[in-house]
Amino acid sequence: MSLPFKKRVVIIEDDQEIRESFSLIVNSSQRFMVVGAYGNCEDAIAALNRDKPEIVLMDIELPGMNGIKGTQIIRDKNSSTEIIMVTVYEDSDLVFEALKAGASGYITKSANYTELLSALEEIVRGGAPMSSRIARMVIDNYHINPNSPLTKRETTILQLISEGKTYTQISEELFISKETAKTHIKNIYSKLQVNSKSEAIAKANHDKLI
Amino acid sequence: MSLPFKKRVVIIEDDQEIRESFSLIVNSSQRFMVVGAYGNCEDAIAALNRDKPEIVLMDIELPGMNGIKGTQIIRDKNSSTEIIMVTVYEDSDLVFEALKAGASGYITKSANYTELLSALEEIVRGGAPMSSRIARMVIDNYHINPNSPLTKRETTILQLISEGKTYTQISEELFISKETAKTHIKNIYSKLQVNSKSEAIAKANHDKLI
DNA sequence: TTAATAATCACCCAAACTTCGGTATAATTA
DNA sequence: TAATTATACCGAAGTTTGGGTGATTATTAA
Repeated sequence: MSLPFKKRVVIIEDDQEIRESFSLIVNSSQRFMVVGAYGNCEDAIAALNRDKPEIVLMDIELPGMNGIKGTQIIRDKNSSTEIIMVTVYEDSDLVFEALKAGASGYITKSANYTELLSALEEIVRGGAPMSSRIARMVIDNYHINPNSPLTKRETTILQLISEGKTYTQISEELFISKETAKTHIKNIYSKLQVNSKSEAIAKANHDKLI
Repeated sequence: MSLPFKKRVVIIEDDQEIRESFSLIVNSSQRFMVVGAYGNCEDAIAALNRDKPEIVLMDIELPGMNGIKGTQIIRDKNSSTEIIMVTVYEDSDLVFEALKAGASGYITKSANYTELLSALEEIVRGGAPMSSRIARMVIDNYHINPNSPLTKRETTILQLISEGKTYTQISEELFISKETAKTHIKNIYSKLQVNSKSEAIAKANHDKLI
Protein backbone atom coordinates (compact mmCIF):
# COMPACT_ATOMS: atom_id res chain seq x y z
CA MET A 1 0.00 0.00 0.00
CA SER A 2 2.61 2.58 -0.94
CA LEU A 3 1.04 4.90 -3.48
CA PRO A 4 3.31 7.81 -4.30
CA PHE A 5 0.36 10.07 -5.14
CA LYS A 6 -3.18 10.20 -3.94
CA LYS A 7 -5.85 9.85 -6.62
CA ARG A 8 -7.48 13.20 -7.41
CA VAL A 9 -11.23 13.25 -6.77
CA VAL A 10 -13.80 15.90 -7.73
CA ILE A 11 -17.24 15.94 -6.12
CA ILE A 12 -20.24 17.45 -7.92
CA GLU A 13 -23.29 17.51 -5.62
CA ASP A 14 -25.73 20.31 -4.93
CA ASP A 15 -26.65 19.26 -1.38
CA GLN A 16 -24.01 20.98 0.72
CA GLU A 17 -24.33 18.55 3.59
CA ILE A 18 -23.73 15.49 1.46
CA ARG A 19 -20.95 17.27 -0.41
CA GLU A 20 -19.10 18.03 2.81
CA SER A 21 -19.72 14.63 4.29
CA PHE A 22 -18.38 12.93 1.15
CA SER A 23 -15.37 15.28 1.11
CA LEU A 24 -14.50 14.36 4.67
CA ILE A 25 -14.72 10.67 3.95
CA VAL A 26 -12.62 10.86 0.78
CA ASN A 27 -9.98 13.06 2.42
CA SER A 28 -9.76 10.74 5.39
CA SER A 29 -8.34 8.09 3.08
CA GLN A 30 -4.63 7.63 2.41
CA ARG A 31 -5.26 6.98 -1.27
CA PHE A 32 -7.63 9.72 -2.30
CA MET A 33 -7.86 13.48 -2.02
CA VAL A 34 -10.64 15.91 -2.94
CA VAL A 35 -9.25 18.49 -5.37
CA GLY A 36 -12.59 20.20 -5.97
CA ALA A 37 -16.16 20.11 -4.69
CA TYR A 38 -18.89 21.89 -6.64
CA GLY A 39 -22.63 22.44 -6.48
CA ASN A 40 -23.11 22.24 -10.25
CA CYS A 41 -21.52 20.87 -13.41
CA GLU A 42 -20.82 24.24 -14.99
CA ASP A 43 -18.39 25.27 -12.24
CA ALA A 44 -16.78 21.84 -12.13
CA ILE A 45 -16.24 21.79 -15.90
CA ALA A 46 -14.75 25.30 -15.84
CA ALA A 47 -12.21 24.14 -13.25
CA LEU A 48 -11.40 20.86 -14.98
CA ASN A 49 -8.02 21.87 -16.38
CA ARG A 50 -6.87 22.97 -12.96
CA ASP A 51 -8.39 20.10 -10.95
CA LYS A 52 -7.34 17.30 -13.34
CA PRO A 53 -9.48 14.73 -11.51
CA GLU A 54 -8.90 11.02 -12.01
CA ILE A 55 -12.28 10.24 -10.47
CA VAL A 56 -15.50 12.28 -10.34
CA LEU A 57 -18.37 11.64 -7.95
CA MET A 58 -21.34 13.01 -9.86
CA ASP A 59 -24.87 13.68 -8.66
CA ILE A 60 -27.55 13.08 -11.30
CA GLU A 61 -30.11 15.71 -10.31
CA LEU A 62 -28.37 19.07 -10.37
CA PRO A 63 -29.41 22.68 -10.88
CA GLY A 64 -28.59 23.75 -14.44
CA MET A 65 -26.87 21.05 -16.43
CA ASN A 66 -27.77 17.58 -15.15
CA GLY A 67 -25.23 14.94 -14.23
CA ILE A 68 -25.72 12.92 -17.39
CA LYS A 69 -24.90 15.81 -19.70
CA GLY A 70 -22.04 16.71 -17.36
CA THR A 71 -20.70 13.18 -17.59
CA GLN A 72 -20.77 13.39 -21.38
CA ILE A 73 -18.81 16.63 -21.39
CA ILE A 74 -16.20 15.55 -18.86
CA ARG A 75 -15.61 12.25 -20.64
CA ASP A 76 -15.42 14.14 -23.91
CA LYS A 77 -12.62 16.32 -22.57
CA ASN A 78 -10.73 13.45 -20.95
CA SER A 79 -11.91 9.91 -21.49
CA SER A 80 -9.57 8.52 -18.83
CA THR A 81 -11.51 10.30 -16.10
CA GLU A 82 -13.65 7.75 -14.29
CA ILE A 83 -17.09 8.88 -13.26
CA ILE A 84 -19.19 7.40 -10.47
CA MET A 85 -22.84 8.44 -10.39
CA VAL A 86 -24.29 9.27 -6.99
CA THR A 87 -28.06 9.21 -6.77
CA VAL A 88 -31.09 8.70 -4.56
CA TYR A 89 -33.02 6.91 -7.26
CA GLU A 90 -32.21 3.63 -8.90
CA ASP A 91 -34.54 4.46 -11.77
CA SER A 92 -34.03 2.25 -14.78
CA ASP A 93 -33.86 4.76 -17.61
CA LEU A 94 -31.53 7.14 -15.80
CA VAL A 95 -29.11 4.34 -15.03
CA PHE A 96 -28.76 3.43 -18.68
CA GLU A 97 -28.53 7.03 -19.79
CA ALA A 98 -25.71 7.59 -17.30
CA LEU A 99 -23.89 4.46 -18.44
CA LYS A 100 -24.17 5.46 -22.08
CA ALA A 101 -22.84 8.90 -21.20
CA GLY A 102 -19.73 7.26 -19.78
CA ALA A 103 -20.28 6.52 -16.09
CA SER A 104 -18.39 3.51 -14.71
CA GLY A 105 -20.05 3.17 -11.34
CA TYR A 106 -23.31 3.80 -9.58
CA ILE A 107 -23.76 4.31 -5.84
CA THR A 108 -26.55 5.76 -3.74
CA LYS A 109 -26.42 8.93 -1.65
CA SER A 110 -27.01 6.84 1.44
CA ALA A 111 -23.57 5.26 0.94
CA ASN A 112 -21.64 5.12 4.20
CA TYR A 113 -17.93 5.51 4.84
CA THR A 114 -17.02 1.97 3.81
CA GLU A 115 -19.27 1.86 0.77
CA LEU A 116 -17.97 5.12 -0.63
CA LEU A 117 -14.31 4.25 -0.19
CA SER A 118 -14.70 0.73 -1.50
CA ALA A 119 -16.43 2.14 -4.59
CA LEU A 120 -13.40 4.36 -5.17
CA GLU A 121 -11.04 1.43 -4.59
CA GLU A 122 -13.06 -0.69 -6.99
CA ILE A 123 -12.76 1.96 -9.71
CA VAL A 124 -9.00 2.17 -9.22
CA ARG A 125 -8.80 -1.61 -9.50
CA GLY A 126 -10.49 -1.32 -12.90
CA GLY A 127 -13.87 -2.54 -11.77
CA ALA A 128 -17.35 -1.06 -11.86
CA PRO A 129 -18.86 -0.49 -8.41
CA MET A 130 -22.63 -0.77 -8.23
CA SER A 131 -25.37 -1.92 -5.93
CA SER A 132 -26.99 -5.34 -6.23
CA ARG A 133 -30.09 -3.83 -7.79
CA ILE A 134 -28.17 -1.88 -10.41
CA ALA A 135 -26.02 -4.89 -11.26
CA ARG A 136 -29.13 -6.95 -11.73
CA MET A 137 -30.81 -4.25 -13.78
CA VAL A 138 -27.79 -4.10 -16.07
CA ILE A 139 -27.60 -7.86 -16.45
CA ASP A 140 -31.34 -8.25 -17.00
CA ASN A 141 -31.05 -5.69 -19.75
CA TYR A 142 -29.09 -8.24 -21.77
CA HIS A 143 -31.60 -11.05 -21.37
CA ILE A 144 -33.63 -11.98 -24.39
CA ASN A 145 -37.40 -11.91 -23.92
CA PRO A 146 -38.62 -15.51 -23.70
CA ASN A 147 -42.17 -14.40 -24.59
CA SER A 148 -41.41 -13.42 -28.15
CA PRO A 149 -44.41 -13.58 -30.49
CA LEU A 150 -42.09 -14.62 -33.31
CA THR A 151 -41.40 -18.13 -34.53
CA LYS A 152 -37.87 -19.52 -34.61
CA ARG A 153 -37.54 -18.83 -38.32
CA GLU A 154 -38.87 -15.31 -37.94
CA THR A 155 -36.42 -14.64 -35.12
CA THR A 156 -33.56 -15.84 -37.29
CA ILE A 157 -34.65 -13.53 -40.07
CA LEU A 158 -35.10 -10.60 -37.70
CA GLN A 159 -31.56 -11.27 -36.51
CA LEU A 160 -30.30 -11.06 -40.08
CA ILE A 161 -32.28 -7.88 -40.67
CA SER A 162 -30.63 -6.37 -37.60
CA GLU A 163 -27.25 -7.24 -39.08
CA GLY A 164 -28.09 -5.06 -42.05
CA LYS A 165 -28.80 -7.81 -44.57
CA THR A 166 -30.98 -7.24 -47.65
CA TYR A 167 -33.83 -9.52 -48.79
CA THR A 168 -31.50 -11.13 -51.30
CA GLN A 169 -28.73 -11.70 -48.77
CA ILE A 170 -31.18 -13.20 -46.27
CA SER A 171 -32.64 -15.58 -48.85
CA GLU A 172 -29.14 -16.66 -49.91
CA GLU A 173 -27.96 -17.19 -46.37
CA LEU A 174 -30.99 -19.32 -45.44
CA PHE A 175 -31.24 -21.11 -48.81
CA ILE A 176 -34.79 -19.95 -49.41
CA SER A 177 -36.24 -17.85 -52.19
CA LYS A 178 -36.34 -14.08 -51.97
CA GLU A 179 -40.12 -14.27 -52.04
CA THR A 180 -40.16 -16.53 -48.99
CA ALA A 181 -37.93 -14.16 -47.10
CA LYS A 182 -40.39 -11.42 -48.08
CA THR A 183 -43.30 -13.40 -46.70
CA HIS A 184 -41.54 -14.02 -43.39
CA ILE A 185 -40.68 -10.34 -43.11
CA LYS A 186 -44.29 -9.35 -43.83
CA ASN A 187 -45.38 -11.63 -41.01
CA ILE A 188 -42.76 -10.20 -38.68
CA TYR A 189 -43.97 -6.67 -39.45
CA SER A 190 -47.55 -7.63 -38.80
CA LYS A 191 -46.71 -9.28 -35.46
CA LEU A 192 -44.54 -6.39 -34.31
CA GLN A 193 -46.91 -3.82 -35.77
CA VAL A 194 -44.22 -2.00 -37.72
CA ASN A 195 -43.68 -1.26 -41.39
CA SER A 196 -40.00 -1.05 -42.09
CA LYS A 197 -36.77 -2.83 -41.33
CA SER A 198 -35.42 -0.13 -39.09
CA GLU A 199 -38.65 0.08 -37.11
CA ALA A 200 -38.50 -3.68 -36.69
CA ILE A 201 -34.93 -3.42 -35.41
CA ALA A 202 -35.90 -0.67 -32.98
CA LYS A 203 -38.80 -2.75 -31.67
CA ALA A 204 -36.65 -5.88 -31.49
CA ASN A 205 -34.03 -4.13 -29.42
CA HIS A 206 -36.57 -2.45 -27.18
CA ASP A 207 -38.48 -5.65 -26.54
CA LYS A 208 -35.27 -7.74 -26.41
CA LEU A 209 -36.46 -10.12 -29.11
CA ILE A 210 -32.94 -10.72 -30.45
CA MET B 1 -31.86 -16.57 9.04
CA SER B 2 -34.58 -19.16 9.39
CA LEU B 3 -35.30 -20.41 5.89
CA PRO B 4 -37.87 -23.19 5.94
CA PHE B 5 -36.41 -24.77 2.81
CA LYS B 6 -32.96 -24.86 1.33
CA LYS B 7 -32.62 -23.48 -2.17
CA ARG B 8 -32.29 -26.24 -4.76
CA VAL B 9 -29.04 -26.11 -6.73
CA VAL B 10 -28.01 -28.07 -9.83
CA ILE B 11 -24.37 -28.24 -10.91
CA ILE B 12 -23.42 -28.84 -14.55
CA GLU B 13 -19.68 -29.27 -14.90
CA ASP B 14 -17.71 -31.90 -16.80
CA ASP B 15 -14.61 -31.85 -14.56
CA GLN B 16 -15.46 -34.38 -11.88
CA GLU B 17 -13.09 -32.87 -9.34
CA ILE B 18 -14.56 -29.38 -9.60
CA ARG B 19 -18.07 -30.79 -9.65
CA GLU B 20 -17.51 -32.67 -6.39
CA SER B 21 -15.69 -29.80 -4.77
CA PHE B 22 -18.51 -27.40 -5.62
CA SER B 23 -21.08 -29.93 -4.40
CA LEU B 24 -19.35 -30.19 -1.04
CA ILE B 25 -19.22 -26.43 -0.63
CA VAL B 26 -22.87 -25.91 -1.58
CA ASN B 27 -24.08 -28.74 0.64
CA SER B 28 -22.06 -27.43 3.57
CA SER B 29 -24.31 -24.38 3.61
CA GLN B 30 -27.49 -24.13 5.67
CA ARG B 31 -29.29 -22.37 2.83
CA PHE B 32 -28.48 -24.44 -0.21
CA MET B 33 -28.57 -28.07 -1.26
CA VAL B 34 -27.35 -29.82 -4.39
CA VAL B 35 -30.26 -31.70 -5.97
CA GLY B 36 -28.31 -32.80 -9.02
CA ALA B 37 -24.76 -32.74 -10.40
CA TYR B 38 -24.15 -33.57 -14.06
CA GLY B 39 -21.29 -33.75 -16.51
CA ASN B 40 -23.31 -32.40 -19.44
CA CYS B 41 -26.38 -30.34 -20.26
CA GLU B 42 -28.31 -33.15 -21.91
CA ASP B 43 -28.51 -35.20 -18.69
CA ALA B 44 -29.27 -32.12 -16.58
CA ILE B 45 -32.08 -31.03 -18.87
CA ALA B 46 -33.59 -34.51 -18.90
CA ALA B 47 -33.71 -34.43 -15.08
CA LEU B 48 -35.05 -30.90 -14.85
CA ASN B 49 -38.63 -31.79 -13.94
CA ARG B 50 -37.43 -33.95 -11.10
CA ASP B 51 -34.66 -31.66 -9.82
CA LYS B 52 -36.66 -28.42 -10.04
CA PRO B 53 -33.56 -26.29 -9.37
CA GLU B 54 -33.89 -22.69 -8.29
CA ILE B 55 -30.24 -22.06 -9.16
CA VAL B 56 -27.97 -23.70 -11.73
CA LEU B 57 -24.18 -23.51 -11.69
CA MET B 58 -23.31 -23.94 -15.36
CA ASP B 59 -19.95 -24.56 -16.97
CA ILE B 60 -19.54 -22.95 -20.41
CA GLU B 61 -17.28 -25.48 -22.10
CA LEU B 62 -19.01 -28.83 -22.00
CA PRO B 63 -18.99 -32.00 -24.08
CA GLY B 64 -22.02 -32.04 -26.38
CA MET B 65 -24.28 -29.07 -25.90
CA ASN B 66 -22.36 -26.06 -24.58
CA GLY B 67 -23.38 -24.07 -21.54
CA ILE B 68 -24.81 -21.19 -23.51
CA LYS B 69 -27.25 -23.34 -25.44
CA GLY B 70 -28.02 -25.18 -22.20
CA THR B 71 -28.77 -21.89 -20.48
CA GLN B 72 -31.19 -20.96 -23.26
CA ILE B 73 -33.05 -24.24 -22.96
CA ILE B 74 -33.27 -24.24 -19.17
CA ARG B 75 -34.48 -20.63 -19.11
CA ASP B 76 -36.94 -21.49 -21.81
CA LYS B 77 -38.46 -24.24 -19.71
CA ASN B 78 -38.53 -22.20 -16.51
CA SER B 79 -37.55 -18.56 -16.64
CA SER B 80 -37.46 -18.25 -12.86
CA THR B 81 -34.44 -20.54 -12.67
CA GLU B 82 -31.37 -18.41 -12.01
CA ILE B 83 -28.22 -19.45 -13.84
CA ILE B 84 -24.68 -18.65 -12.79
CA MET B 85 -21.98 -19.28 -15.38
CA VAL B 86 -18.80 -20.92 -14.15
CA THR B 87 -15.81 -20.54 -16.40
CA VAL B 88 -12.04 -20.38 -16.67
CA TYR B 89 -12.12 -17.66 -19.30
CA GLU B 90 -13.39 -14.13 -18.99
CA ASP B 91 -13.55 -13.84 -22.74
CA SER B 92 -15.60 -10.92 -23.94
CA ASP B 93 -17.84 -12.51 -26.55
CA LEU B 94 -18.72 -15.55 -24.45
CA VAL B 95 -19.73 -13.35 -21.54
CA PHE B 96 -22.24 -11.45 -23.63
CA GLU B 97 -23.53 -14.58 -25.31
CA ALA B 98 -24.14 -16.13 -21.89
CA LEU B 99 -25.90 -13.02 -20.63
CA LYS B 100 -28.14 -12.89 -23.69
CA ALA B 101 -28.96 -16.56 -23.18
CA GLY B 102 -30.22 -15.73 -19.70
CA ALA B 103 -27.35 -16.05 -17.22
CA SER B 104 -27.55 -13.79 -14.16
CA GLY B 105 -24.09 -14.26 -12.74
CA TYR B 106 -20.58 -15.06 -13.79
CA ILE B 107 -17.90 -16.61 -11.57
CA THR B 108 -14.60 -18.31 -12.30
CA LYS B 109 -13.73 -21.94 -11.64
CA SER B 110 -11.05 -20.80 -9.23
CA ALA B 111 -13.80 -19.50 -6.92
CA ASN B 112 -13.16 -20.55 -3.32
CA TYR B 113 -15.61 -21.49 -0.59
CA THR B 114 -16.56 -17.92 0.28
CA GLU B 115 -16.78 -16.67 -3.29
CA LEU B 116 -19.03 -19.50 -4.38
CA LEU B 117 -21.43 -19.18 -1.47
CA SER B 118 -21.56 -15.40 -1.64
CA ALA B 119 -22.40 -15.65 -5.34
CA LEU B 120 -25.32 -17.91 -4.43
CA GLU B 121 -26.40 -15.53 -1.67
CA GLU B 122 -26.16 -12.61 -4.07
CA ILE B 123 -28.43 -14.37 -6.56
CA VAL B 124 -31.01 -15.09 -3.85
CA ARG B 125 -30.89 -11.44 -2.84
CA GLY B 126 -31.84 -10.52 -6.40
CA GLY B 127 -28.39 -9.36 -7.43
CA ALA B 128 -25.98 -10.38 -10.16
CA PRO B 129 -22.69 -11.77 -8.87
CA MET B 130 -19.70 -11.16 -11.09
CA SER B 131 -16.01 -10.43 -10.89
CA SER B 132 -14.61 -6.90 -11.17
CA ARG B 133 -13.44 -7.56 -14.69
CA ILE B 134 -16.79 -8.85 -15.87
CA ALA B 135 -18.63 -5.98 -14.24
CA ARG B 136 -16.35 -3.54 -15.97
CA MET B 137 -16.69 -5.33 -19.28
CA VAL B 138 -20.46 -5.14 -19.02
CA ILE B 139 -20.45 -1.47 -18.07
CA ASP B 140 -17.94 -0.53 -20.76
CA ASN B 141 -20.20 -2.20 -23.26
CA TYR B 142 -22.72 0.58 -22.67
CA HIS B 143 -20.28 3.43 -23.20
CA ILE B 144 -20.61 5.45 -26.36
CA ASN B 145 -17.50 5.69 -28.50
CA PRO B 146 -16.02 9.18 -28.07
CA ASN B 147 -14.06 8.81 -31.33
CA SER B 148 -17.05 8.85 -33.63
CA PRO B 149 -16.30 10.01 -37.17
CA LEU B 150 -19.76 11.58 -37.34
CA THR B 151 -20.67 15.19 -36.71
CA LYS B 152 -23.21 16.10 -34.06
CA ARG B 153 -25.93 16.52 -36.65
CA GLU B 154 -25.11 13.23 -38.30
CA THR B 155 -25.19 11.48 -34.92
CA THR B 156 -28.63 12.94 -34.22
CA ILE B 157 -29.86 11.69 -37.56
CA LEU B 158 -28.32 8.27 -37.05
CA GLN B 159 -30.12 8.14 -33.71
CA LEU B 160 -33.43 8.87 -35.45
CA ILE B 161 -32.69 6.23 -38.07
CA SER B 162 -32.09 3.71 -35.29
CA GLU B 163 -35.49 4.60 -33.87
CA GLY B 164 -37.04 3.51 -37.15
CA LYS B 165 -37.86 6.94 -38.54
CA THR B 166 -38.29 7.53 -42.30
CA TYR B 167 -36.62 10.34 -44.27
CA THR B 168 -39.84 12.33 -44.05
CA GLN B 169 -40.18 11.85 -40.31
CA ILE B 170 -36.56 12.82 -39.73
CA SER B 171 -36.89 15.98 -41.80
CA GLU B 172 -40.07 16.94 -39.95
CA GLU B 173 -38.56 16.28 -36.55
CA LEU B 174 -35.46 18.36 -37.29
CA PHE B 175 -37.26 21.06 -39.28
CA ILE B 176 -35.13 20.52 -42.37
CA SER B 177 -36.10 19.49 -45.88
CA LYS B 178 -36.32 15.87 -46.86
CA GLU B 179 -33.50 16.45 -49.31
CA THR B 180 -31.25 17.74 -46.56
CA ALA B 181 -31.93 14.71 -44.44
CA LYS B 182 -31.02 12.66 -47.47
CA THR B 183 -27.71 14.47 -47.88
CA HIS B 184 -26.80 13.89 -44.23
CA ILE B 185 -27.68 10.23 -44.53
CA LYS B 186 -25.59 9.90 -47.66
CA ASN B 187 -22.67 11.40 -45.75
CA ILE B 188 -23.27 9.03 -42.83
CA TYR B 189 -23.27 6.05 -45.20
CA SER B 190 -20.05 7.18 -46.80
CA LYS B 191 -18.32 7.66 -43.44
CA LEU B 192 -19.53 4.33 -42.06
CA GLN B 193 -19.00 2.59 -45.40
CA VAL B 194 -22.50 1.14 -45.52
CA ASN B 195 -25.38 1.48 -47.93
CA SER B 196 -28.61 1.06 -46.08
CA LYS B 197 -30.33 2.15 -42.91
CA SER B 198 -30.19 -1.23 -41.29
CA GLU B 199 -26.51 -1.64 -42.08
CA ALA B 200 -25.91 1.79 -40.59
CA ILE B 201 -27.77 0.76 -37.43
CA ALA B 202 -25.75 -2.45 -37.18
CA LYS B 203 -22.50 -0.54 -37.55
CA ALA B 204 -23.65 2.14 -35.11
CA ASN B 205 -24.46 -0.45 -32.47
CA HIS B 206 -21.29 -2.41 -33.06
CA ASP B 207 -19.07 0.67 -32.90
CA LYS B 208 -21.15 2.22 -30.10
CA LEU B 209 -21.78 5.40 -32.05
CA ILE B 210 -25.23 5.97 -30.54
C1' DT C 1 -7.58 38.56 -40.16
C1' DT C 2 -7.82 36.16 -44.09
C1' DA C 3 -7.89 31.60 -46.18
C1' DA C 4 -9.16 27.04 -45.90
C1' DT C 5 -11.90 23.44 -44.10
C1' DA C 6 -15.91 21.38 -42.11
C1' DA C 7 -20.74 21.36 -41.34
C1' DT C 8 -25.29 22.22 -42.67
C1' DC C 9 -28.63 22.98 -45.88
C1' DA C 10 -31.10 22.23 -50.56
C1' DC C 11 -32.46 20.28 -55.27
C1' DC C 12 -32.79 16.83 -59.50
C1' DC C 13 -33.09 12.28 -61.80
C1' DA C 14 -32.77 7.38 -62.33
C1' DA C 15 -32.08 2.88 -60.45
C1' DA C 16 -32.72 -0.26 -56.85
C1' DC C 17 -34.97 -2.00 -52.98
C1' DT C 18 -38.82 -2.49 -49.87
C1' DT C 19 -43.51 -2.76 -48.61
C1' DC C 20 -48.47 -3.98 -49.28
C1' DG C 21 -52.09 -6.89 -50.81
C1' DG C 22 -53.18 -10.98 -52.57
C1' DT C 23 -52.89 -16.43 -53.23
C1' DA C 24 -51.29 -21.11 -52.36
C1' DT C 25 -48.95 -25.67 -50.99
C1' DA C 26 -46.11 -28.82 -48.13
C1' DA C 27 -44.54 -29.93 -43.55
C1' DT C 28 -44.83 -29.93 -38.79
C1' DT C 29 -46.94 -29.63 -34.28
C1' DA C 30 -50.60 -29.57 -30.83
C1' DT D 1 -57.38 -33.48 -37.38
C1' DA D 2 -56.88 -28.53 -36.99
C1' DA D 3 -53.68 -25.00 -36.55
C1' DT D 4 -49.35 -23.27 -37.22
C1' DT D 5 -45.14 -22.74 -39.63
C1' DA D 6 -42.29 -22.55 -43.56
C1' DT D 7 -42.19 -22.33 -48.22
C1' DA D 8 -43.15 -19.84 -52.91
C1' DC D 9 -44.99 -16.42 -56.56
C1' DC D 10 -47.03 -11.85 -58.67
C1' DG D 11 -47.67 -6.86 -59.37
C1' DA D 12 -48.33 -2.10 -57.90
C1' DA D 13 -47.07 1.60 -54.94
C1' DG D 14 -43.91 3.71 -52.12
C1' DT D 15 -39.24 4.53 -50.09
C1' DT D 16 -34.50 4.55 -50.30
C1' DT D 17 -30.10 4.95 -52.49
C1' DG D 18 -26.43 6.72 -55.79
C1' DG D 19 -24.50 10.28 -58.52
C1' DG D 20 -24.35 14.85 -59.31
C1' DT D 21 -24.40 20.30 -58.15
C1' DG D 22 -24.27 24.24 -55.31
C1' DA D 23 -24.84 27.73 -51.40
C1' DT D 24 -24.42 29.44 -46.62
C1' DT D 25 -22.61 29.40 -42.21
C1' DA D 26 -19.32 28.09 -38.48
C1' DT D 27 -14.65 26.77 -37.17
C1' DT D 28 -9.82 26.29 -37.58
C1' DA D 29 -5.30 27.19 -39.26
C1' DA D 30 -1.95 30.13 -41.32
